[in-house]
Amino acid sequence: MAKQYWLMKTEPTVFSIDDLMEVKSEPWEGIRNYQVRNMLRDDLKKGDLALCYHSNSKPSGVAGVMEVVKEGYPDYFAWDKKSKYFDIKSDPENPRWFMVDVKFKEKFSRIVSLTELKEENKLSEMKVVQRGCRLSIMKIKKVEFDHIIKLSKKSVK
DNA sequence: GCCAACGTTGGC
DNA sequence: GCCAACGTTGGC
Repeated sequence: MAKQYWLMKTEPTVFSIDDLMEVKSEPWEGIRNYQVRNMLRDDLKKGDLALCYHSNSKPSGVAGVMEVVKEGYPDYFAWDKKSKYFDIKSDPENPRWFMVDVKFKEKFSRIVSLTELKEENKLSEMKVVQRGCRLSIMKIKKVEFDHIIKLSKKSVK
């Protein structure tokens, strides 16, 4: 199957591209949204590439690239009473939440900010630039992915 | 820290 | 199954 491309949001105060660089790979835990859950469970495939997007940040924007190294499996943090992601309604027999593992690929030499993304006509269809989008993982097109990589290499004006 | 937008919950 | 209340997200 052809490689797919994603954009995954994270709050850098919780987990950033730098943290990922240090640990090399990491379970992408704590997703508690059904639409995103379905993508994690069914759509993200090993070898897919994902942009790491820093939200609630200064500035918010794309910080680097990650690769999916383990496909959807149950989010066991939901069964851990001590975890902030504990969910009493998730039953180990019939898990409600899923996650994938991602691996560090690349940290951009600069953040490609949301403002910048919005200025690009080619990226106007991407959900992340549309207002009120609260999906923390979204599928993007190869051309969009490539375009953002290109932007990241461009020096800032 | 504010607040708009959106998702989820729960009473009916 | 509707919808108001509430919680969360995330840009600013």
